[in-house]
Amino acid sequence: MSTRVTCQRSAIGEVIRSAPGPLHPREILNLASRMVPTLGIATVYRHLKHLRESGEVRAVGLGRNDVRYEPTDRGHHHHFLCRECGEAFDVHGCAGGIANMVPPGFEVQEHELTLFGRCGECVTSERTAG
Amino acid sequence: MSTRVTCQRSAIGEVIRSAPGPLHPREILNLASRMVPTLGIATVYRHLKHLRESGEVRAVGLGRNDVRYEPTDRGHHHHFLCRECGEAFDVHGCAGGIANMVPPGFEVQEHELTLFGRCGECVTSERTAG
DNA sequence: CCCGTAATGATACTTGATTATCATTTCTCA
DNA sequence: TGAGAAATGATAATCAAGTATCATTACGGG
Repeated sequence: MSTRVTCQRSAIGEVIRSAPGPLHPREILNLASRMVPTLGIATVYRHLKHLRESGEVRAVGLGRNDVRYEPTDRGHHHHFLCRECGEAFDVHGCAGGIANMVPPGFEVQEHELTLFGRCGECVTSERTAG
Repeated sequence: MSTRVTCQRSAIGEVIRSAPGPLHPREILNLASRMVPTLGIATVYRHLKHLRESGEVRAVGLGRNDVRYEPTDRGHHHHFLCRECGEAFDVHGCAGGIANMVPPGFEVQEHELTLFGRCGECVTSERTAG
């Protein structure tokens, strides 16, 4: 058998599934460590690799040098990246009029939209007003 | 004087300015090497650093693990990344309705849109029909 | 045209992300 | 329950991007 059910595996899956947006490997480690304190980063990468190969998870790049992982079953959506706390959130809905942005002859297959700003929590704890 | 006009400097600037979209350091090296065959990658990075610090050039990230450099004076635009040849192109025009994609309480400062597909040249040299 | 200094290029180094290794642990099924 | 194999965790290895070093080259003012 090649896929045993271990607590590490289920913790990592659970963390990715319940996140409000794509996660860094480090974030996955931190969150899953609450359930499995001995969890190591190698195991996180191992499962990420399996999950990607099985098509359950995919990598997305927000900004430069920023690779995060998300479940593939969330349908078409985009991302919001909070510049204050660094957390990423899925956003739904999609900007229109994309097809006519490209030069004639180009073929558009997909698009990725990332919004940058401050998330609700960071806006609320308004440090500029403190 | 801290900024001599060398042929390397002008070649690098020229290459970045005349590109149809943001370039990798490697691409900059390759293109500028046509004008200055002895050019080294260290010089490319040195000038990229200066150009970023002086605000003439900025880094953009398209997809995962992909950092490219573009002039800052091109106004608001987005990017198209050809999956076949790997070249990036600026696209003008901008998708609307972005503000109401985010949850209430979030503050949007900027957005980046990347289109993926095949560029005109790759579509024309249609290898699927060959 | 010459000199001093900034720029250059080769390369070693650093850094961070990811992967491989390997001894140990722990599922699973008999 | 016990054996065997897969999974784990610590850490070494790898890899690529970018930076620092340093001897050499080449602008450009005099």
